[in-house]
Amino acid sequence: MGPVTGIDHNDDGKLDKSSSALPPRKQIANPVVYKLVRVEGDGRLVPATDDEVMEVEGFLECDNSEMRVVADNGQSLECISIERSSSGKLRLECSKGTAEADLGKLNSKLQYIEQILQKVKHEEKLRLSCGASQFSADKFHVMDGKIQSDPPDQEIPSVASSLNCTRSNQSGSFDQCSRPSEGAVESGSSAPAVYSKLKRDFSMFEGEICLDKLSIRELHELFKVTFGRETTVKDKQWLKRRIAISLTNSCDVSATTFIVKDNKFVRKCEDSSENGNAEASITLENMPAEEDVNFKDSSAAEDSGFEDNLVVAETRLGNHNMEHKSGSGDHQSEQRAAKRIRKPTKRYIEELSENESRDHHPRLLGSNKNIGIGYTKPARNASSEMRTSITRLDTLGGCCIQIPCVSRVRKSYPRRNMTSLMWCLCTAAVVEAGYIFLEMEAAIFLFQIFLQTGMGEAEKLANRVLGEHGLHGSNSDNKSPDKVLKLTSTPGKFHQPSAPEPGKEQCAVKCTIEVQQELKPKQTDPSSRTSDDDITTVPTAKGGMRRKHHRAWTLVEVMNLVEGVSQCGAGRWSEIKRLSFSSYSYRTSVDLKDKWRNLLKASYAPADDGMNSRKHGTIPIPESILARVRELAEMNLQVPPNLSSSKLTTGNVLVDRSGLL
DNA sequence: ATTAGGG
DNA sequence: CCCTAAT
Repeated sequence: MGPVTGIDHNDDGKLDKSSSALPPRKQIANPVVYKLVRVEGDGRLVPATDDEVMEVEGFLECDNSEMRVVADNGQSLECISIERSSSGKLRLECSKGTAEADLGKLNSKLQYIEQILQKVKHEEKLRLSCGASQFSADKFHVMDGKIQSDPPDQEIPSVASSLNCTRSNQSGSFDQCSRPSEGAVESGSSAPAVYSKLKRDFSMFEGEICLDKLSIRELHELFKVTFGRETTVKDKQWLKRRIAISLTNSCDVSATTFIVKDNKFVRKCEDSSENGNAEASITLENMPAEEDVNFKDSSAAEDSGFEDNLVVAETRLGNHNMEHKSGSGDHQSEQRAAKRIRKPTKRYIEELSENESRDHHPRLLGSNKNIGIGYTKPARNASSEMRTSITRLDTLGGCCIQIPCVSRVRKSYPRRNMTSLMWCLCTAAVVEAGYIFLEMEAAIFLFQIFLQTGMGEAEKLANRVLGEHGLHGSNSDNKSPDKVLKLTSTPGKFHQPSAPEPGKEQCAVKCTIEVQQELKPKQTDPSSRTSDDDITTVPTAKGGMRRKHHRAWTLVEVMNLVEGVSQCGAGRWSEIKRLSFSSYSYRTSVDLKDKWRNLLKASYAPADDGMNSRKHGTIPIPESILARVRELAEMNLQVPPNLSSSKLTTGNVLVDRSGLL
């Protein structure tokens, strides 16, 4: 955890460079003091080591030249700490400020924000129709304009005072704020006034600190400056939060959420809420590398793709509306805002996606569509009470592959590129309780291979993946219970009814090859485990127990079936089940029979073109498989399943052909 | 208990 | 997939 650094150096002491390098704008009564500290995981601040100081030093230097943000800040603030969290983000905190510094700080901040806004603007242009993007843009310009109007120095002091706070700890309590100077915030409309207000905004931005000390009126001023409109809200808390958040958001360059947040920056915040405000911490990603920041931002935005776009659009509309409302809207948001407590940034995305999945949010499906894979509605596992996991049944190559909903993951990496495909493939499949969980990309990848090279390759690939885990269905003759899956795709959780519900399924399938701690216990023996629980049974009127939801057939399952038939011959379902489906307890011999029947039907049905969509929404069964099915069927005809003979004959010939296993 | 078929 | 009749 590397709570790495907090910067805290003395102007005269360690880092004179940054401070001296920049010409003092004004005479500073109080020397600027920097202190480098390390922020521990628990939030404690510990004096930084020399190394860390050095490191930061470089950072600041860089900043000075490239991005004045940090540097300027540093200068302007008496105490500024930059902590780098484990995530690698830098957090800017300011404790004390001096009058003179403010100007510089403001400007730099502004520039920074400006860049971001421009970036956003640009991106928006690309994606949204012209009209939409104007808002933020306008907003920005306004702000910019204000900033530009060079403010008289006089105002500064007041600001400085407002900034004059000390942050006691990371938790964010800034108790010792000095009272902002009275006149500081003039409601006056004069340029100076505006400027001061603006400044104040940013000071807040630095660390929502001093807001507490501001009067409601002052807060209103800030609000006005920040949002470009008046507010009638009297709730101090709310005002403070609003302001702080807007500023904060404007500065958060971190993830895909940025755009949205930015939009809210001024608007969404107002209206509602849900979002972005979550992260209140000011996180600046690697300030020094301005380019990087931008780049990342943009890429992230693009990656976010579909869903995010929608969000943006929505936000937009909402904003417009809000803009014209005044009081009522604010009050509403006020209420909501009051309840809301900033959520940790890191969790933001997760929560979002969580909600999406919970709500069966359409967008989720939309994203799937983008991938061009047939899908079925997200299906909830039978015993929903027991487990919250949601599974998406995707049909692949005519066979269904159960894929855990991975909305979360989706947001974290580019939708489709070979890298990710491969990556996912690595992380891919896990057979759990007879189920195969494939990451979407992995599935696609397999399928593509399937289409291109036919069964063989895909099969091999799949088998290899499965085989590595000793989970292959056909040889399922029973892997030792301790077979530990190495590729994790957090599978177990999804279809493990019996398994202790982990709470929420972690979709993040990283290519991490790690031992499955979680799986171990549960998956000891698939067959045994699944036998009872996985089959969600439901009492029927008659009193019998009847299976509930269908279990989509996996590509692998189908392959196994075919293989089994080729070996044992059609009709010997129990035998086949024993050989090839021992691990799939939920597939009964009858199921196998039924499936085979279906396969046959499919194989004889209108000779479909390669990309037939037998059933819209589902991906056709690969011709290679169908062909094989046909073949087997014919063989069966020729050699009526007289247990004795058919077995051998069919088996040998066909096996070779498939080249499976 | 398994199969074959219809629904 | 379920249900059942037929083995």
